[in-house]
Amino acid sequence: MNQNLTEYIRRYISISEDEVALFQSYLMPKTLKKREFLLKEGKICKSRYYITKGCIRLYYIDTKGNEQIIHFGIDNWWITDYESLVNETASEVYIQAIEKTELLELPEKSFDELCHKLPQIERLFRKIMEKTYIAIQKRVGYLYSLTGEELFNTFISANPEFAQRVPQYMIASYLGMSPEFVSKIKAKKK
Amino acid sequence: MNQNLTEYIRRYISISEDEVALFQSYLMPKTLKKREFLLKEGKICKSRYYITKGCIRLYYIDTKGNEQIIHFGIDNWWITDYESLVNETASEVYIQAIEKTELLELPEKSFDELCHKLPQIERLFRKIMEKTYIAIQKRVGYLYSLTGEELFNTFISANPEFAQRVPQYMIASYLGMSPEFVSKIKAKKK
DNA sequence: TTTATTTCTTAATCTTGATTAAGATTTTTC
DNA sequence: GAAAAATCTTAATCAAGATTAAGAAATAAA
Repeated sequence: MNQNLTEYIRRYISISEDEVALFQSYLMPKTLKKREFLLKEGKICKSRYYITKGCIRLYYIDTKGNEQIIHFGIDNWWITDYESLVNETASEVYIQAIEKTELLELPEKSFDELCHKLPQIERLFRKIMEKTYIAIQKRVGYLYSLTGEELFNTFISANPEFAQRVPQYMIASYLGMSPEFVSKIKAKKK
Repeated sequence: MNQNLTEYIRRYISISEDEVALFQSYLMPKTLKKREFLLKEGKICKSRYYITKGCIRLYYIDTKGNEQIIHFGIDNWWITDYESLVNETASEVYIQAIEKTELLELPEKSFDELCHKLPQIERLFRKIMEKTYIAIQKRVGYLYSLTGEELFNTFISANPEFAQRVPQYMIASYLGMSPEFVSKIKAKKK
């Protein structure tokens, strides 16, 4: 686990062993059972979470009462509700484990402290945020220019492991289409 | 101009007059005529740009040959192609002035230097990135749960100045709908 | 101030993908 | 291993919004 995290960090910034150790001392391990919640609507999100192993979904309930998945998180991703965390407002989303998941929790207070002690950590998170933004911008591009069928096939080729780990109706929700339509696409492919 | 920028920065971080002056010394003023390009497909993006006054669009040409607007930039927004900037790869997008626009250019080399001298600048950009991410995530939520008509009306109420400054067919593109459909929505409202 | 270019509108037709509903299958839980 | 819960499939009907095409209006340029 430690080794994974160190490697992950060093993809973004240069940092000494001691500094990684300091960073780690702020992280609190946490385990979620399948279907357990990390955050529920109405609560204020106070931490960032690094997924060491498992799978998470972030979703909200739309005006029609449907669960709308905004995104997934898997191994080596950070997940949090930035809106609630940054503005310190009640969250509008749910964060829930899709399978048994192991996390490292970084409370926002610790994060702020850490950034003052180690400016590289601020750099790390700035860079992660840029990558995350690039990913979501790319997704918006796809949403606009691909048909539902192209969207689904592109997603599955790019993330083959998801088809195994995540129920189909959740992938449908993430891609903004009905589960019945996904069934139709799959039937067509045979 | 200076005053604006100082105020803008102080919304995110605490910083002294001298430090703001140092930051400003790295910024290069630039003016774009209407329809002039800041970046074209194939070029590598090397700077971040702060819009002091004007209006910009970032778009790409999709597989069907249509211009797809990813987002707009107006007064007091940073704009750049993060994908090209961060990965140092050829850009897939165009950044173009919709009206006469004044910018401050921050070359990425200067930015890196600056972040080492003033860690608060790294914090500033980390926080801006988080806000930008919150905005785009919210937009994805809207894209999924609103109908085209709701999407258009929500956008116009939230950004009334855009209806004045930006041609309707560009708003249609930004919202992922045809210009004809926007005409239909408007006709209905009367 | 006339011409050229951009932008917007209307209307008919067509397509993608939603909705509804019912049953089948798979996975969990007791 | 039986019952309950979660997930997936199929098919018929329907609606939102795209496409096509043509003309009108507004802006910009000469």
